[in-house]
Amino acid sequence: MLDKTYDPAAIEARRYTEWERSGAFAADPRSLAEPFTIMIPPPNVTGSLHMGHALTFTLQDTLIRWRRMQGRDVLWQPGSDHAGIATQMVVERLLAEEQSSRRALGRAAFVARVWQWKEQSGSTITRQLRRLGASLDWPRERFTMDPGLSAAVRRAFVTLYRDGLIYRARRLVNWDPKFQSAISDLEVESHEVAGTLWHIRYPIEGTGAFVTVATTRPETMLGDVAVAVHPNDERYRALIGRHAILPLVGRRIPIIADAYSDPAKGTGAVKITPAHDFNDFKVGERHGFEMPSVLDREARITLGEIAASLTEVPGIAEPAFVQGLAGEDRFAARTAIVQRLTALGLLAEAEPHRHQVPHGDRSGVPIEPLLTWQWFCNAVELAKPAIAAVESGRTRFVPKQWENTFFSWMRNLEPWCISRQLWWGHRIPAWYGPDGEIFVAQTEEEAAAAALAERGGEVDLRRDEDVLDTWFSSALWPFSTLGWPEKTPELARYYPTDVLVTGFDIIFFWVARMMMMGHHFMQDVPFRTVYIHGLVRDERGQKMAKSKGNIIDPLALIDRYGADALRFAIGLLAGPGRDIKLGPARVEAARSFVTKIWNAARFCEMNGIRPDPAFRPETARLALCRWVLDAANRAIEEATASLDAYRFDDYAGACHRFAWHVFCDWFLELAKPALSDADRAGEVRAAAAHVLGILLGLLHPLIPFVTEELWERLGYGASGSLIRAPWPEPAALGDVQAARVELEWVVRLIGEIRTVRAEMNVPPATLAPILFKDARPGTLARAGHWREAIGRLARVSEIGVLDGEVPRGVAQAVVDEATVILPLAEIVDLATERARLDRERSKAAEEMARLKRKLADRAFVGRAPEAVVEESRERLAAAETELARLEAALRRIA
RNA sequence: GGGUGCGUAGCUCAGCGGCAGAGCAUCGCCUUCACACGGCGGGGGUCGCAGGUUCAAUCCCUGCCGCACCCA
Repeated sequence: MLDKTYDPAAIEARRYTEWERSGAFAADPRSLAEPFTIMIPPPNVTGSLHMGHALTFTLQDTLIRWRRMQGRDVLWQPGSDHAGIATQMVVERLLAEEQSSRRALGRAAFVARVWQWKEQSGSTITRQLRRLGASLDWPRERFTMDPGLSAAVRRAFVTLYRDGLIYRARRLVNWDPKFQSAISDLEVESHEVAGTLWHIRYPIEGTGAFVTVATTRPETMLGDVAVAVHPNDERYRALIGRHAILPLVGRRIPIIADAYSDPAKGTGAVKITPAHDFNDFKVGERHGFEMPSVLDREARITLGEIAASLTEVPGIAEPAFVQGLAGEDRFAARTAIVQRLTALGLLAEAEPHRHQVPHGDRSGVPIEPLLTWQWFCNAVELAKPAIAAVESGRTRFVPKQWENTFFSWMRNLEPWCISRQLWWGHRIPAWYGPDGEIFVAQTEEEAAAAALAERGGEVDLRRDEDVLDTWFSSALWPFSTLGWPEKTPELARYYPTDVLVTGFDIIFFWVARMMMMGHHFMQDVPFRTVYIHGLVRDERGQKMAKSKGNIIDPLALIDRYGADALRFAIGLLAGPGRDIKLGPARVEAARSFVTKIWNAARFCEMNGIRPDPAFRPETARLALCRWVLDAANRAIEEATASLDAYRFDDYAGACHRFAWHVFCDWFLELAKPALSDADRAGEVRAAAAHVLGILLGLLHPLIPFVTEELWERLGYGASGSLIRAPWPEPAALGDVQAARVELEWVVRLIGEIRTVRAEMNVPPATLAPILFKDARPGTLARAGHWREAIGRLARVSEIGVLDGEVPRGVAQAVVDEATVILPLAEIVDLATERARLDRERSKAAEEMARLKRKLADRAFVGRAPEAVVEESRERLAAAETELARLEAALRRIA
């Protein structure tokens, strides 16, 4: 027999192992069934399961299990990415603890060390996904650094290079001085910083006058090449074409007109440092300026490119001072320069200034724009087919409004810097000859062969030191995991995939880049639908963050409430386009639901309700059975339609309502008398078992553990077989109108009696008779038929008919044409009953008046659709009848 | 500054032209033979504000106020 409460810990691990061992999660490329594929956006190999993962994987697993039950050949592809910077950081931190470092180890040993770490710790998240119940096809697990996926990366790089879509260039990039690597725009976060706007006086050559420029970064002035003013700025018009002397440095720089200068900002005159500012870089390009760098890879002052221009100018420029700055950190240099300018009387003002400063999202240090040689991918070109695919609907976003986010990003792309100055990652397959010629090839042999052919002799080749952005390999994920560039059966069968499920914060990272690469290499979209879900927040709507200390660990919730409870809570809250506020209270409520299902099954077990394979729903005769089977049909339709529309909240809600408020609250309660009645028990048991089976099936995608356990324990199928059972289908019941009308009446009658008794404060232990007045014969027959259920659920001792006068001291309720009398002489307080009836009467009167007013409005009757007018007429008639009966009831006790 | 989304019961949210709903919380009654992680019943809303369209607006349109997020 089932225990009184469900204990998730006792069964979850066992059930999961059983599924996994039996191959229940496996895709079958030889199957004749239609495939259904989801690629998980590969989590970071350094990661551990957080609430965001719990959300996204619960939703994906729900879709996967549902489609699997629908008979699709399901592929849910697991794996992780190698997370270049993050992983390198983790291992470098370990080395630091051992008083070692990446450089001390050397590249080969360091990479070996990372692999060693990956083997030991890299599978944390995949273990944790099993706790959540995620039915991923584990034998197909992939890692972006696997040999196959690495070959795909090389092939993609070489192809794009030959297509002219990858090139090497010296450009300004976001440089992270801590990692000493370029990083992508997306890895840069702006933080508002309380800084200073320094106003610096630049002497104007040959005048004795000054032009004052404002800057937040005085240390970059060493690399200034011009001062820009707005062409329409009257204050400065006369200066255009003259030259300024760069303080400290002594270089002569032009004063130019450029609309980039904003007259309203600072002094209206702006210094131009093309090698250390993205906007200044553009100005420099426009005017053909030199672009001297004055900061090195560690963001320390370097003078190599300006040494020749250092010129002594008394009281203005001091080459010795500048030379003393070499090797200083950028912030130390800033302080020194400001001090020196102050001493020279060239600092006009130091104005407190809040401004946005770009920071590396992982290193946390301010980003330094730096001119370096990097590899770039022509994202603008690659984006075109991806944009067209969304425009044409070949890839569809759900909810649709995220297409705007996608478009606005995709239509404003910059070249994508794909090289990283790291050691952990896919090393760029480019080799350089002695004169810097570039040979891009998949292997060193090919590069050597190309060099030989071109040069006509052996040459020494040096491989590029850099690795590729992790996202370059992630972008290939939807096809590289399926074996590309080989033509595998998997690739032919599962690409394009059906849906990508992810959060909006990842649209740019995965969605956009997978679409670019998918189109270029597979000539088709990587996924037909992109389902975007919200973020998980805490109960108060705060974003979860370590710094806020409001992180909720999904594994702790699973330990405490069970994986099903966590999953159900997530499903119920996962409405479209909304963030999810999740706290323990939600999961606790979800656990109550899981327990409720458990107890409903326990009741069935105790009452001999076992699945009957011979039962055909369409042959059911009893109104109770036909009614619950009909309700089950509608629950199936609602659940299916909701999942089709990615409405996980509606799906969970429909199952919850049907299971709890229809099946448990009414069906099982009404079935209790029938279970001891030989004439009815057989059909009721069979129908109950049938409907419970439907419920287990409908709920399995969201709460797989408890449903699988009950499926076996109650005899629906072999151990571990629910995961493969067919998704419930509605039964052909024919005309169910009579059953619906009958059961609705029973529910309403019991409800009315319960309300009256509760308001009269009649304790449930007190049984009391009811008498029908003015009831039609059909109503009386029905009451007789349901007398046991009515007696039990409405605490009624006896059902009678009242022909004559209504005695004093009774309570009354109106149900359709009949008045139900509750003779509770010794209990009923007449004043209380009068007040209660009067409230009812007011409500009915109000409703009646409202409808009368509406129907008296000629505009309404004339212009509203006939059906709406007719409905109002019917409602008015009903309200009038009810009002009349309530007034009669009131007169009786006046 | 540009964009997106959201303001509906104490809380979390659904509904989005024709009777304002759910869950949780709250209050009352109940240890009724599946379940107190339960049962039954009740109370609680100028649907952010102001206009407009319409026979009819929580729903559509405009403006405003407030909140959140994304991009500069």
